[in-house]
Amino acid sequence: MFEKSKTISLLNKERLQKYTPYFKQIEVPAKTILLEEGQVSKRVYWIEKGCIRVWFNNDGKDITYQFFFENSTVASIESFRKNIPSAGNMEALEPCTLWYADKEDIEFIIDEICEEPELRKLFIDKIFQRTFDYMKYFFSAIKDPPQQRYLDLLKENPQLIQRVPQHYIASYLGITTVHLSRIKSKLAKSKN
Amino acid sequence: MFEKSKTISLLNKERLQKYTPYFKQIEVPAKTILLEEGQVSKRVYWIEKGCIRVWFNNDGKDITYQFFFENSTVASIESFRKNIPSAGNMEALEPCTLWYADKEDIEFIIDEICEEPELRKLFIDKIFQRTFDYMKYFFSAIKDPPQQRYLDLLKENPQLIQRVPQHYIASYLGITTVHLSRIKSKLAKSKN
DNA sequence: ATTATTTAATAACAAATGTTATCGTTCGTA
DNA sequence: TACGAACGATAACATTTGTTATTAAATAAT
Repeated sequence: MFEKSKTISLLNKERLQKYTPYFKQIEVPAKTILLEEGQVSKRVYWIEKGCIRVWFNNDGKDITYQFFFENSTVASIESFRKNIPSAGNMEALEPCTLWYADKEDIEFIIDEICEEPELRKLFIDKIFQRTFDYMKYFFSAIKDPPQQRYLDLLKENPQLIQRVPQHYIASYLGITTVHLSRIKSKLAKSKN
Repeated sequence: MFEKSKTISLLNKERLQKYTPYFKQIEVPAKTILLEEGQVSKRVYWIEKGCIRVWFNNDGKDITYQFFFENSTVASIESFRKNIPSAGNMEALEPCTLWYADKEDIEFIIDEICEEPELRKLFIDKIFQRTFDYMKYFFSAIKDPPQQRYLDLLKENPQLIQRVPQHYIASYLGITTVHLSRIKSKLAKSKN
């Protein structure tokens, strides 16, 4: 649903400069809801500073399914691409400096990129890579115990613990805060 | 890694006829390994008849991550796209009638499709849809208890139980055969 | 047909994880 | 500064899930 997209990194300097005018900068305080469940996503955000969490409601319980930090692009891509209500919410966990572009502009940029075989290949590769990433997450969820998944998460995002409240991490791992706390204390003990 | 691909469904009749010569038919007995961990995937298969399982080895334990039945296309796409050794195995669970095309041909076909904006859009949509599907699997794995995931799986593939040994289903759900057996008997009881 | 192999169910016990409650601590805000 | 809310650790107990072993049924191979 929400998705890290590195479209920008595909482009060379000139091309980047050509597209930057489409992006507008905004600053939002912590806890700002950037997109709410049910709304249709009309923007793609790029994080200059701060941290965003995406999550959906499952019978009253938060399920976090991704965290985003500096230099990532985030959007509710299923909603964005298919013009359907977003299943998830998008929330600033910290005060953020963001850049966003509107749907029409993004679509125009993508169309233009796809006209050039070279860039198109890179773009398609990126989409595939996205699929591979989620396959990996899925495999990990069915094969690795929570402790392993916690360690992997930390490896991917070392800053996670300092910046993200623990109950969000727990909901991402699919476990309770109590269990996560147990894992942490167990790990702390085994280190000493 | 392995992936259902509905590329074929994008094409109209003429186009389909143009591409069919690239596909060759083969028949394989049950338990045939079509691709082994470590090999680089060079083919895309389409299942006319039979059933295929894709899985990888995790410390001596099978982890099944997808089942494919009639009318689906299956390949180890990460290996295929990136020319890297496949992390997974691909195995016929039943005697199968398959059609396959080789990497060079598939790539040629995709390139040709991508030259036409109309078809390209459909192709890109399909890749995105793949991502959305795996996101869904990932969400389900972290939010739904095994019993729910079992019921969902049955709904998606009603023929699953009759055709696939239970320990493969269990490994797909990330649980033991004992636990799956308990779930089944519990469901059977609650129905009566 | 007979035998060996695979598959499925079940029981008994062990380990992992969830639930609820309590208690400090931290943090944002009045 | 003070207050309430959010956060994190921990304990006690309940539930879920895994492990190992046994048995019976189904399937494949000879």
